[in-house]
Amino acid sequence: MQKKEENMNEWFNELIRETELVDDRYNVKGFVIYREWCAMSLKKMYNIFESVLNKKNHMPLFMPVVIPEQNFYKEAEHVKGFTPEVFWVTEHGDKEKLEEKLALRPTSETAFYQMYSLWIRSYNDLPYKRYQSGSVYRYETKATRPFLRGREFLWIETHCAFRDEKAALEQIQEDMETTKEVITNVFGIPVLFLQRPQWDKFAGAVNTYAADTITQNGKFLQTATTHYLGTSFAKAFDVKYKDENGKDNLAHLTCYGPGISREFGTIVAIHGDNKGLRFPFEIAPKQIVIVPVLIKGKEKEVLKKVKDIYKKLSKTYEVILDDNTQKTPGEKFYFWEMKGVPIRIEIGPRDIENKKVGIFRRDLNSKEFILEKDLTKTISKIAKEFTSNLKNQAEKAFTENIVEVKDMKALEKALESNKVVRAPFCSIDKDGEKYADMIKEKTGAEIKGIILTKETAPKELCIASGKPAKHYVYIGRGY
RNA sequence: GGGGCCGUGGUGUAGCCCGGUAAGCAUCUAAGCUUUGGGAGCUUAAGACCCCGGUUCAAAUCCGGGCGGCCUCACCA
Repeated sequence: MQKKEENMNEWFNELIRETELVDDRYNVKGFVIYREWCAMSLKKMYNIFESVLNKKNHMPLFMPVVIPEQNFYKEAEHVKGFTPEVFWVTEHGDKEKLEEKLALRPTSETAFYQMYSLWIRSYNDLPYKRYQSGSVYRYETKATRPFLRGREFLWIETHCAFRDEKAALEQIQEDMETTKEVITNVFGIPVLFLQRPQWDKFAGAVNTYAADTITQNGKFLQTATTHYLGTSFAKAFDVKYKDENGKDNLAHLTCYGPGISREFGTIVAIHGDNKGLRFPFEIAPKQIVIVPVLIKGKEKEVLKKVKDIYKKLSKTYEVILDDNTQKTPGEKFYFWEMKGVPIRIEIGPRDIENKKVGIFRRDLNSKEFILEKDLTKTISKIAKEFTSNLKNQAEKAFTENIVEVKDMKALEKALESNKVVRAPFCSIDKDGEKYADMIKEKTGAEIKGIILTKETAPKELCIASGKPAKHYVYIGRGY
C-alpha cells in the first residue's frame, strides 16, 4: 500500500477503494455511491450535527430539490457566482420543454428565502432559524474526486433571519462555536476560523467566514462556511418584518453550510494512517470488534466467552463479533485495523485460563492484556480519551504545517516544502486583490483570509505590496 | 476548458513497442479438506481484452474516431 507521507493523494485514493467507503464506478461523472461502512458513519455525523443545531433552537425542514429559474435570478451577485455550476432541468417525458427551467439546487438560499417572505411577518417571528440536511448539485469541472469535490454532495445548510446586523453577527459566532463543538471536538479535526478576503466570498454575501483545516501535505481544506448576507437577499426576496412601530424592515440573513461528505473525506485524510482508516470513537461505524482465537478442541468455551462479552458490551457500544472460522486471527486484525474500528478485543483459550483479554486500540496502535474484570472500565476509559488522542495527533501536524514568513522569498520556500504560511499583508478588501493575484501567479497559492480572534496589526510591511500591512493573512494551496 | 498518461475477469496487473499458443499472475467469489495467538496451505469451479470503424489471411496488440478514468494547470461557496 502507498505510504501516506510519500504520496498523500494516491494513499487517499487507494484507501477509500480498499476500505469500500465509496464506489465511484457509477456511470455518471462526479456522482458516487457512499457505501455501507461510510454511510453508517455519515448518519452519525448528521445526527450529532442536527442535535447540536436543535439545541441551539434551529428547526429542521426539507426544501424541494428544484429551484425555478426566476428565483435564481433575483439576487444578481448570487446568479453571477453560481450560474456556471448549475444543472438545469429543462424537459419532461419525450423531450417536451418545461414552461420554466428548474435548477437542481446548488445551494438553497433562493428556495428558503422565497418562503421566508411568506413565513416571516413580524419581529416576534425573529430570530428565525431553520436548517435542512440533504444533497446539493454543482457542475464542477473535470477535477472531481470522491468526498472532497463531487457534483453531488451531502451537507447541512442553515438559514437564519434576524432583526439587525448585530443579532446576525452573533449567529455567525454561534455557528463557529457549533463548528468547534462538532468538527473539532467530535470529529477531531483542528480548524482555523478565517474571514475570507472580499474577492473570495460567497456569491451575494457581505462576508464569508470559513473553518479551514490543513492536511498533512500542507493544503487548506474548507470544512464549513458561514456567511453574513446582510439584506441583499431579503431585498431580492422581500423578506420583511414589522417592528414594534408597525414599520417594515428588511431581515438580516445568515447561512451556514457544514459539508458532511467533505468532512468525512477530511476525517479519512487527517486521521488515516498507513494501516488504514481511523474513526473518531463517536462516529465510528462500529466501535469495538471482538476477535476470538479459535484453537481446535477449545472453540466452545472461547465462543461462549466472546458471546457473553459481546452481549454485555452491546448494551453500551456498537460491537461486531467476528467469529468467521475461515480467516485466521491475524488476517482479521489487519482487516479491522484497516477499517478503522477504534477498539479490538482478542480472546483465546490462554486468556480464559489467565482471566485476561487482549485489547488493541487504534488511536495509539498499541495492544495490552488486561484482567477480564477490568474490561468495561478499561473500554470506557479508552472511549473517553480516544477522539482527543486523534485530535491531539492531528493538531500537532496542523500546527507544524503553519510557518510565519516576512517576505516573498520565505513564502516561496515555505510553500515549496508543503506548508501553509502566516504573513503580513496589506489588505483583504478590494485594494488587496491585485497583490493576491501577484502571489497566486508567482506561487500558485491563495490568500485564504484573516484569523478571527483579535490581533494587533503587524509592524512589518506587506510581503507583496511593500505597503504597511493591515493583517496577518493565511496563504496556501487548497483542495 | 488546456496539457500529460491510461483503458485486459469484481479488484490490481502481465502481454501491446515487434499482430498469430488455450490471454498469464495475484487477489476476490463459491465448494471441499486442513488450519487458526499478527496477512496459512492444498484441490476444484466461476469470471476479462471500453465502444464504433479501418488496415490485415489474422487485431488485446497497428491506425482513426468516440466514450470513460487518473494526474496536472485553470475554474470553483
